[in-house]
Amino acid sequence: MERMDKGGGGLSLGDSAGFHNGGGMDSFLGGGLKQKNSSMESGHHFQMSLGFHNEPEGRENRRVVGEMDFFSDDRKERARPALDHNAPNLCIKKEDLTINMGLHLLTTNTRSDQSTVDDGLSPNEEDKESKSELAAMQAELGRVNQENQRLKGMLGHVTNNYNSLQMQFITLMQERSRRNGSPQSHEVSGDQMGDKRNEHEDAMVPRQFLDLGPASLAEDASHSATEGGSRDRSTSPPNNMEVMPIDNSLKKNSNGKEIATLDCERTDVRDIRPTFGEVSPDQVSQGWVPNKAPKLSPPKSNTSDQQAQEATMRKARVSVRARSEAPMITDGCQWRKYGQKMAKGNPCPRAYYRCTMAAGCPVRKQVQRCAEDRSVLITTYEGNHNHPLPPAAMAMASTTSAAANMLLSGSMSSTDGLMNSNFLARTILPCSSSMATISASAPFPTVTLDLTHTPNAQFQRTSTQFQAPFPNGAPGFGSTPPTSLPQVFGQTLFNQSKFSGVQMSAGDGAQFSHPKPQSMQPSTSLADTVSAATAAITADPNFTAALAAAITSIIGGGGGGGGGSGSGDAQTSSNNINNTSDNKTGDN
DNA sequence: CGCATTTGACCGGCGC
DNA sequence: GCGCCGGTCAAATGCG
Repeated sequence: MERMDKGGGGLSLGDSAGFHNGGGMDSFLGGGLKQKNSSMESGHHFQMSLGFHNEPEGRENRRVVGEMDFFSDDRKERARPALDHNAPNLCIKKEDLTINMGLHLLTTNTRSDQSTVDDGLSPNEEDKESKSELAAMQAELGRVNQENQRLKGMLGHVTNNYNSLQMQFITLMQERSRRNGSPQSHEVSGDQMGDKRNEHEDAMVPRQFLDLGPASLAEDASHSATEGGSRDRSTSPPNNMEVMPIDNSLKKNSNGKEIATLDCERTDVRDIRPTFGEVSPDQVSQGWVPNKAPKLSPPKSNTSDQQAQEATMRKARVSVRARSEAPMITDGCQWRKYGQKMAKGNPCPRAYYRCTMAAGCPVRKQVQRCAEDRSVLITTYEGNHNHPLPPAAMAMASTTSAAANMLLSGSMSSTDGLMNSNFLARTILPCSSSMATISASAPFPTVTLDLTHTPNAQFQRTSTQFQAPFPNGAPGFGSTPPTSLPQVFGQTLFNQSKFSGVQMSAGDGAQFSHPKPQSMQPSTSLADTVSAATAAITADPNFTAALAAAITSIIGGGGGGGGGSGSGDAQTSSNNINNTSDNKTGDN
């Protein structure tokens, strides 16, 4: 099996303006309550590290939008500055909202410097005294613990409220924008996008609507095509690289299907054990389903529009671009070729495969070489596996599933779907410097993971491409996606985390869109489990940080644990596109 | 012989 | 309505 060359590259998820998570999310997961000073110095400082603010001293999050200081009820002392290093901070950073909660639980009655109190008591009395003190301190400790529990609850509340408000706000903006007669707010200058990056903290939401447009970085047209190779595109406006905008504009393939790409940082991938998985609830439940995605008809009403959207979403696809000399990337699954055709605009034939690991598995994939660069293999996955996956397949499946989830969740509301998707893209790869473009448009929203680019490639731009700014945070975005954004977000990263080295507890399967439980076996061979692509992705520190933050987020919200990877490794069929005759021009 | 691949035919969506 | 195109089917073929 070939492997992605030195995971050195991996996905560089870009600027890490987002999550501040030095790495420890355990504090959050484990309740986040740490007694920093057990010796009972003057004032007990219980450190509660929640969420994303978990980094080395001196690197405080300076974008504090809101602060809250919580103090012990029975000791309402003066508020201590939230950023006081001596006072543990509870900092939730979500997109543009940062809440610093200085947790300063004072214990003036239980100071440890009691030694200074010499009241001349006899040894026995002192002993008694100390015992009573001890008891008092223990009682105090118990109270403090309770209070911390309360605080945690409050924090959760605040977070929920924040998300809720954000959703409402978004909805409001959405309506307003429609009223103004500019439903398609995709066309925005790259400059706007750039500004957004810097200001999204203050008005992120509104901008999500207004700034979504083509902009910024786009990726090289030659790399943008995910299928067929046809890429008609117009030019894209100048962009601001620092923004990592999502390319909202969609390219259309020869089939008229809009496709966007998610361009991750490059890496020479020889063998990816990728993927699959996308979200197609229906397909999964129904087994193999012919690819006849309902076309979106002009929305006549919100409801009909939504229905159409929902139908559309089931056809989300995840495309992986990787350099590979092999005829087909090794993704850990078994495939059977059921067709091959010449696609317009690409001299290389496109092969169609379907998963044969289980009867009725609806997953299909298309393999085709990039017209511009034959060394690039484009593999597009569609559908969800309805069976347990081997470890080797889990990695990619997780990634693609997450990507699909992201995409689908964001494509909920018609015209806004795209916007949402972009937002989601940013969300999913918050700190990504890698190219990540998605398309949520009907009928086949597609997310493309481009593992062929060098970081600089991101600067290349294409017409309608529009990259995601990947702002820091995890958003509580949520219009009407099936799954709330946070969920999706967390889900994605969470899933990805499974192969990023982030330790998670088992049970992540449920997080997947995979309808059926994925009986994941404990990982026995990491090498087999981790796909090259995933490795590349997760190798990036920024990504890891974002991942950690996301995981923290989702877990905080009750997310499940991550499943390990199993053993077994399916082999892909020995299909060789190159061997197959190109004759199949069929109807072409 | 069984299974996987090949490949021409067929189907449906879309644009003109 | 027609042609184009992507996607799928299924008979024919190849291989172990």
